Amino acid sequence: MIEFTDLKIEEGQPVYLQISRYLKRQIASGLIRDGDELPSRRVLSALLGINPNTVQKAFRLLEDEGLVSSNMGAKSLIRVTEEKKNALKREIIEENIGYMTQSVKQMGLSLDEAKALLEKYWGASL
Amino acid sequence: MIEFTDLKIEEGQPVYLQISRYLKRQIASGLIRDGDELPSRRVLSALLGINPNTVQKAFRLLEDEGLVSSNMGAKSLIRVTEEKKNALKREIIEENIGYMTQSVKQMGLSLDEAKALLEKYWGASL
DNA sequence: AAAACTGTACTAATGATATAATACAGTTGC
DNA sequence: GCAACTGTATTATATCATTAGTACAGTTTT
Repeated sequence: MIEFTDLKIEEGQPVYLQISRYLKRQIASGLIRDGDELPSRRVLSALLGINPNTVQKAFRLLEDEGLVSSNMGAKSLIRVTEEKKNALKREIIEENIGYMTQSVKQMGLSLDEAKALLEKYWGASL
Repeated sequence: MIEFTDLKIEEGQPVYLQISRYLKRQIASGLIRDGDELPSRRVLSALLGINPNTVQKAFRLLEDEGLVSSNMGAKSLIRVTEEKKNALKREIIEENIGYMTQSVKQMGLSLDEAKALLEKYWGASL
């Protein structure tokens, strides 16, 4: 059963996207594997303090992308192959580093300064 | 007059926030300075292909943060001191590197791998 | 078999975002 | 002074995200 212990819902972006992105990252990093059981819509919504419909929307999104399979009455399951996992990983990394690089470069930082900052924040983040 | 040539409005996030974030980045990087004139609400909205009210919302947000001054009938102006500029810069960099670090770390990458990727994308981005 | 769980569907209400159209008051440029 | 531009305000409308409540069909557990 997937725990969702380290998912904190924040403001500023749709909650259903936060949930689906969280699961994608967990899948890409290998912390969640093929066949793993998801908590029910009701249970997860209670855990996160949100509406069951919002969880449903997140799960439905992942189902449409082939990462989750849902069956009437039974628990929903993670569905992921090695290829899908690697594709996800590449996608997420490019998204993050690409965006961050562009932004920091626009701030006028040099590559070395960016590396130094990366090192600094690497130690600070959990 | 500020040009907004390299601002491309995208989906997925509020347009008025994209505008205000763009201006904040330009201010933080020094490309926009104190006293610079903003285009009128009508002109900028036509340029970006959006509604004047949306531009007004973005400008109002910056006005509330003390970065823009608006006067009835006259052009709105950028208002920024050296301290505000440096605070903005720090804020933007921390936001980006912090978020990216957390995400890439969750992917299971090492610090050295992250640095190598940063270097790779540094050359690739414009 | 029955109770408790599961996924799914639907309606209704609210708030944020965005567009459209219009109006008015003040400034600028000729 | 006057036209053309500015900022500002208002009303109406549409869509999306989210919550709330309810209902039903299927599976699991006992």
